[in-house]
Amino acid sequence: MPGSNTAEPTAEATYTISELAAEFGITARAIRFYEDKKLLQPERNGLNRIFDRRDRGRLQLILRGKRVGFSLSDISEMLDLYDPNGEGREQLELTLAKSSERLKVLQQQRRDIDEVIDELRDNCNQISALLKARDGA
Amino acid sequence: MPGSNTAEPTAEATYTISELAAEFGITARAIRFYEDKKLLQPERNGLNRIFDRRDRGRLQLILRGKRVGFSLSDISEMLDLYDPNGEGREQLELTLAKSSERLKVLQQQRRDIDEVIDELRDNCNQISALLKARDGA
DNA sequence: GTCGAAATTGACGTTTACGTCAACGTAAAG
DNA sequence: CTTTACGTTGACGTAAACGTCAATTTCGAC
Repeated sequence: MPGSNTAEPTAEATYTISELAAEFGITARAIRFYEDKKLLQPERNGLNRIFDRRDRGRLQLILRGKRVGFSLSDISEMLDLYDPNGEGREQLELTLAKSSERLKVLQQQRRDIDEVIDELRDNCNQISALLKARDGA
Repeated sequence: MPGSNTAEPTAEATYTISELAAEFGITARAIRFYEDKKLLQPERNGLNRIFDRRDRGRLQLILRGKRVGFSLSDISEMLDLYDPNGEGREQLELTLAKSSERLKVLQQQRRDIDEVIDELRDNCNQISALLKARDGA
């Protein structure tokens, strides 16, 4: 049980693969797949993977990215954007450029979603009206 | 050229497959694929497909659905929601139920997008700050 | 130590959403 | 009438994102 630690003061919270899988409602296979694709790089205890809070956070970001329709390679790029991987000035500027590209896509997506929501709502209202009209008849 | 009509008063605007493909920046193959999947049902002139405004509208909806990350079968369901296919009361209520399910998903997606946008913005600001700090040094 | 639950690494299968030929039809232009 | 451009139907290929075995390994419990 990697969640309960006995004899260490500020032991880093850690998780097994199936703990994370259960928490996020995905399979262990998926998590291993994300590691294959370098989206996660958990520690190892021998062969066994050990995930820490940072890994867990990245997993959250991955799943949120998926929910908004991004591919894993999209998500990989976005995760890189959050990292201080690039020290150099050019690296930072490139990251900034890529980020604003992403932002543009995201904002378009926001508009699209709003439109779809509006249309669906209108449709619901029309159907409701239709049903109410029938109640009267 | 199906767009230019010579001798008919209110001729329905029609489109060829490649016209639509060009307009929306997709391939004819994709459009045929959507037809295979019953997302579109254009008329035929012999073998040739003839698309009208309604088909064009559905195509727009399809592509918007894709941009927000929906699968074609998701989109198919949503298109059905917009249709007066179900006359019966039960059909209408079922459509209503499905619609509100979709709405829930869409609203979650909206929240997700907003969060991702916020995070990405924060990140941009931090990088900008970093760069400005370096300008001073 | 040993037994079962959980974890690991291949490796192949599957679904989605098209891409990419191949082989053919057809309508307008010269 | 031939060329040319566009359109058609198969049929096979492919990348992404895992699912699903199979064959070990490992680890806490007894």
